[in-house]
Amino acid sequence: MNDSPLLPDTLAPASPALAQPCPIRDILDRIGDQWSLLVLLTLRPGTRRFNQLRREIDDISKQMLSRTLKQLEQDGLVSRTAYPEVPPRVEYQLTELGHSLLTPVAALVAWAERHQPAVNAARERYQRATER
Amino acid sequence: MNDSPLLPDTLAPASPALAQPCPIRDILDRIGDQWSLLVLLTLRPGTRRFNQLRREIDDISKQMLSRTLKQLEQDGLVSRTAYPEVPPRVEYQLTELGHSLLTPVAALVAWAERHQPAVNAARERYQRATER
DNA sequence: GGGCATAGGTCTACAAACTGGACCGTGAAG
DNA sequence: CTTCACGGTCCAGTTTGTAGACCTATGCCC
Repeated sequence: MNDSPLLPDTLAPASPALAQPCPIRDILDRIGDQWSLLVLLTLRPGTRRFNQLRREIDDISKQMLSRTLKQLEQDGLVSRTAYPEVPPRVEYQLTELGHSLLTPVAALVAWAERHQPAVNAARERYQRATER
Repeated sequence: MNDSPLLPDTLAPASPALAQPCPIRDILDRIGDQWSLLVLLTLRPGTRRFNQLRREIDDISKQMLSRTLKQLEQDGLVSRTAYPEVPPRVEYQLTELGHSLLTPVAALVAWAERHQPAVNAARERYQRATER
């Protein structure tokens, strides 16, 4: 399937780096799910409770927050502590691993802040170009 | 199709901490959509054609690839060049902005590679803990 | 005692997003 | 003449996410 007689691709063939059983893919799938990064960033300042997170992120549904936290806990990025009190209290905080992830994530956030004007300009340019 | 130029995007109303006028949210929503990062990484070695990308990423649907590329182009991260030949040829490549984004992304990928064992260990630990 | 609030979820309909395959037009290969 | 390939788009069906009701168990107020 991959060898086409006419295909003039003088470029490098498929890179094996991003194939299926690839750790990058695996981790990227986790942190690239829209909410995970946001939850991690929200936990950066310190311990948070469930509804506190929900209020801070604001447009995440209970179910997604619950699911996201479960995954993050599963991946060892967040720790969960439930106190068997009667109005239940559950606290989430970053593990050391979670903190270590925030270093590259912070770089990403810095990029976002820095290049936001460029992105916005590109968007406007694109819109003007496609309008006519 | 009918696109009104005044159509507001689908961002939700007010949110406290990582609120709306927050570029982090905005950019994170783009790069956190599972495919964008993967496409950018695949374009890193050089120019790629549409189906070439599709083959390299392999489990992305045509529609999502098309949509993702359109967004990336819109955000000024990728440039698109269509040659009016008869078997149509369209080439995509990273812009300078796109390349600049890959720096922090590379840091993230490095983290993923480095900490993959820790994450896997955490997953196994979690599974054993919840199984009983 | 009865009613309500509170915290952390889960469950359930419903809506939005994504998928895989058909399809398009044109030219070249078999 | 049929088949294939290019870069998409369109449609139907499946998966994923949402909002909101509901649950448990206690303490507070009246």
